[in-house]
Parts: sequence; structure tokens; C-alpha cells
Amino acid sequence: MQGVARALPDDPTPVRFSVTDFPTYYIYTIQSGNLAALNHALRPFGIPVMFWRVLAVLQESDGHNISYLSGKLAIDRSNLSRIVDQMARDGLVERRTPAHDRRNVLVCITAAGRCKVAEAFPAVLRIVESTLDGFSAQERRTLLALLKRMRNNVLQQGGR
Amino acid sequence: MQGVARALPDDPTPVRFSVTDFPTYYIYTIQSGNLAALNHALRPFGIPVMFWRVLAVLQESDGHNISYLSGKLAIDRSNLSRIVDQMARDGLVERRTPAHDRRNVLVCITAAGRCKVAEAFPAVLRIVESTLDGFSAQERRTLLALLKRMRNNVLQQGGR
DNA sequence: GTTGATTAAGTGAAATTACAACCATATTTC
DNA sequence: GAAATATGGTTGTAATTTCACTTAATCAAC
Repeated sequence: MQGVARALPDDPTPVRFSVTDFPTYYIYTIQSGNLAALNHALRPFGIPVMFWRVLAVLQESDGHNISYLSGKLAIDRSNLSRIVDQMARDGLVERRTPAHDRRNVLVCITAAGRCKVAEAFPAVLRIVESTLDGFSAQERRTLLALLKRMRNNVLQQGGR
Repeated sequence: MQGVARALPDDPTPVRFSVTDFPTYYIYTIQSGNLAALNHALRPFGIPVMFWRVLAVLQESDGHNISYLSGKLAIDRSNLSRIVDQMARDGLVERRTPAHDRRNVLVCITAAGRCKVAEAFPAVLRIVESTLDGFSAQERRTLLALLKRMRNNVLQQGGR
């Protein structure tokens, strides 16, 4: 890691580094800004970002349980449980308990949910694409590949 | 963007895409997992991640006002104001009001604050480095450069 | 089958966050 | 220099998030 000095015994400022040398600094600010932008873009459609994220997963592959979605979306189970409450109240998803294991709750997207996805998709895509302004196709692939590896490393950390 | 189909007039599932095609999906999960891991790693030192992030900026360049730090760290001003409250109570920083503009509050790191940074730095570095496990020096540089550009794009969005 | 361990979802409560409104000070305009 | 505007920080408050705990159901062992 560049720009990092180790502590010296008689150094009054024993550590000195620059936050801008660490990818995680950028990850934080990108995430924060993007979340705010997305929330703003979704306001006309009446759904918070977390609703969108759940719907985005379900439109691709439906009927997963809370634990799976919690892992996939990095949302705490208890939090997600309440989010699904609200989404069910709004008619965007349905809870279904499979007969063979009645502990499970499968979250299923409704027609209204799919409709909402189709409705909001262009606005979301506009925001998401704008974060990649000026990126070539090759650069996008590179970024995606590096982020996937980084995510795998973070999941290894097992900090949840 | 690969894997994205446009809506068709008579299509019952008008939009279909994969969250894993979007960098922002990974950004979210990386950020979430890393934050949890950092919080856990910092527990022995008695400071939450937000304290660390403020200290990390100040150890490099001291005496900034709340608004500057708010932008740099992507923390809401009101939130940061209360964080600085707590940090001041813990003796990690001091508030100083410059005579020439008494609206301003300059946040200054204390000796105890610098000490805390030095103390916690190895643990934080371990976490942050682990997110880049298996990355070559060249890959790190590439990732950092791409993230910087992405961040600039997000700031352009101006969603705050 | 009954006991004990495990897994999944949900609840409660404290902490954090976001957003609006506010106060104090500084700057601009007339 | 008085009034209007802008800026920086703080406060109030509702919504969200986190984390420990609880409940319900399944699985494993005996």
C-alpha cells in the first residue's frame, strides 16, 4: 500500500496515511451518493431504494426466502422482514409458506410488482449508467470483474 | 449493458435484467460487508467506524470545518455535528471557532485522537487489505483509478 | 416418539440516519 | 448602515438500521 508510513519509536505523529489511497474510501462515498441519487429518482414511483433492490432480484428469479434475499442484498434479516411487510402491504410482493417446510417464507413478486419494476427501470438505469459516464466497454468489464473479486474477499471476512 | 431487454407491448414480463451486471450492486454489498467488518475490528478500541473515518481525515489534514468534512466523508452535516459532539466528549477532537468567521467550527484532532489512530491503524489496515486479497499492484492501481472516476460521476449526479 | 440442537423468521429496543426547520453570523444590495 | 440574502452549524423528529432475543418448525440422536 503506497503512502503508508510505519510507526517510529520517537515519532510524535506515529501513523500517517491518506484515505484516498484506499478503495474502501471511494466505495463508501460512491455508495452513499448513489443511494441518495437513486432514492431521489425513485420518489416519483413511490418506492424507496430497498423496495427497488428486492424487486430487482425477484424480477430475475422469484420465490426466495428471507435469508437468501438477506444475503444476496446485504440487508439484515430483521430489517428485510419488515421491508417485505411493507412491500406486501403495498401489493408488490406476496409471502408464501411452502407446505414442506413451514418455517420458510418465500417472497414472490406480484403482477403489480413487475409493473412497478418496468415503470421505474428507465429512471434507475439512467442513474446507474451515469455512474459509468466516460467508461469504455472494456473498462466496465474490468471494473465489474475487480468488484466481484473484492466482494468475494469481503464475504470471506465474514464480518456479519 | 449486457443482459438488459427492453419492454415489448405484449410482453407479460416487460423488463428483465440481472443485478449482477451492475457495478452498483457490488458497491452496495462490498460497502455493507466492509462496514460491518470494520465496526467489529474497531470494537476493541472503543470507537465506531464513523469516529475512525473522521480521525483518518484529520490525521492527514487537520482543522477543517463541518461542511468540508461532511462532503469529504459523505456524512450528513447534522449527523456529523453530533458525531463531533461525541468525539469531543471522548477527547478525540476539539471544536475551535476562528475569530474571523464565528459561524465556522474547525474540528481539530487532539493528541489522544492521534494516539487512537496509531493504536487502531494496524487492525483497520488488516481489514482494508483483506478486501484486496489476491490483487496485484497493477490491479489495485486500476481499481483505484476506476473508482475515482466513478466517484466523480456520482458527485456530478448531485443527488444530495 | 421424546429430547436436544439447528434453522428460519419475526420482535423489541437502542442507535443511527435523513431531512426539514432553525439560529447565529456574514455578506450583499440598496 | 439597514434590509435582504446566503452560509455554517445545530436541533427536532420520523424513519431506518442494527443487534440481541424470541418463537416456531425441522432435523438428529437416542
